[in-house]
Amino acid sequence: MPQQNEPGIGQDDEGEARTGDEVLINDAARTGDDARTGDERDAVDAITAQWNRERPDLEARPMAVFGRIYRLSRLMGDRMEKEYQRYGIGRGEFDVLATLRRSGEPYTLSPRQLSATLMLTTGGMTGRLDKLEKAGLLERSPDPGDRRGLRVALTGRGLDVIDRAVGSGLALQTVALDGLDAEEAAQLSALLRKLLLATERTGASSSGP
Amino acid sequence: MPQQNEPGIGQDDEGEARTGDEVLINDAARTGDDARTGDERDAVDAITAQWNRERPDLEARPMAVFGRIYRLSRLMGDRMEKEYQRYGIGRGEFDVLATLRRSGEPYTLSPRQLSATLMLTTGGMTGRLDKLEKAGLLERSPDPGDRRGLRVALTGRGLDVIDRAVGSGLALQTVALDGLDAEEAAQLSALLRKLLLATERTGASSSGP
DNA sequence: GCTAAGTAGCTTAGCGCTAAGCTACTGACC
DNA sequence: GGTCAGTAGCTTAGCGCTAAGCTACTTAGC
Repeated sequence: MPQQNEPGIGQDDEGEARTGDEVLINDAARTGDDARTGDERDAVDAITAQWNRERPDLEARPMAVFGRIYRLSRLMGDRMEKEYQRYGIGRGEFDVLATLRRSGEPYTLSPRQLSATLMLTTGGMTGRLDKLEKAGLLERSPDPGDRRGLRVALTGRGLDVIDRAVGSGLALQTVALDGLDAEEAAQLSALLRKLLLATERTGASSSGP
Repeated sequence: MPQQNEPGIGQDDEGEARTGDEVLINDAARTGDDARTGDERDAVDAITAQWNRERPDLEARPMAVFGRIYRLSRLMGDRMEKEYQRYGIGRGEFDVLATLRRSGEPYTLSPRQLSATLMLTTGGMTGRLDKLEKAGLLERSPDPGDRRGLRVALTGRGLDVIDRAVGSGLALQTVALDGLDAEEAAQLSALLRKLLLATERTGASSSGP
């Protein structure tokens, strides 16, 4: 279905590959820093337990945080991709339509604004616009003020599709988040915001050319 | 550099596309549920503010959680990809080596175990193994017990590369997570575990032909 | 005015993935 | 012991992306 690839911690699923892991794995739930709110172990606990056994010199706690972030991103991403297919669009196309929709009337932006917002190269943008235009969900017209540029606008059908799609995508997220109570969800949102800001900051002072 | 695509909330960066958004955006920090720990707004706050203006009928809070998860995943993923390139491998190859490494001595698994663990099709796995074998980081040998199967083992160079790469990848994560104090990090880890388990659970009772 | 640098959008080559189909082999059933 | 569904790994076609290069146009400097 989708097409991904990803970093950090591997994916795990069924049985771990070797014999006698379970003991060590149960150790690790106690070793970890976060044996508090949750009483159930997840796949990431198993992975950090393996790392603790093989490389006890490493402090593996950050891996647990980013490993879960990665897995949640991929899990929900795949799930939403499948949902959007009911409207005949993929995740990439959804993002284009959603950006136009939330920009407000007259639901018009330039390809340049879209590719910058979606962190996409112009080549990738051209492809998405081609597909959406062929599907009749948006229209390209010349920018009257700049003959190099275009303006991309949602059609009536495009507006209809995105308004329904965004609702059912949000529903999926809402169901998943129902596993947390209101206070936990608010706490999680705030902690993620803080981590996001901190992560963006540390990246700025990084490598080179 | 990398090659991605993603769901849900779009990416934002510089200026929002329309005039007079700033007012509404500042509203939204108060409107949100999570104006508590963090005192600074992030890009996701701006996006949910736009949605609140355009579609006040939608409860956009879950979008803030999963939007941040998506952005963090992509941000750190890209950053780690760049780091791994210093060792001559990409994220996909890293994951293969890391899975072998943390399985413990003799650092040997079958392609089937690897592709299941990494949630990859066999075709994708073949490609990764080809590249790693050509680079001399692993070896394929026939499985003595099953003539259909192979066994994939880390070479000495492969063990060396992954042991250094995993350290510097972890260092990047550690730096990013330093934006949170120890208690916040533990809380975040626990909440993410709970959300991951809940999300996996809701997916099970979903669609399907 | 003219030129040079910058910008908008499109095109092409290459990459890594999925999905689907292939051969080779295994193991359970009669 | 012959059959036949199941499994392992590889191959191919197709997709969406990036990176790099293109033309057309705009804007700043002289």
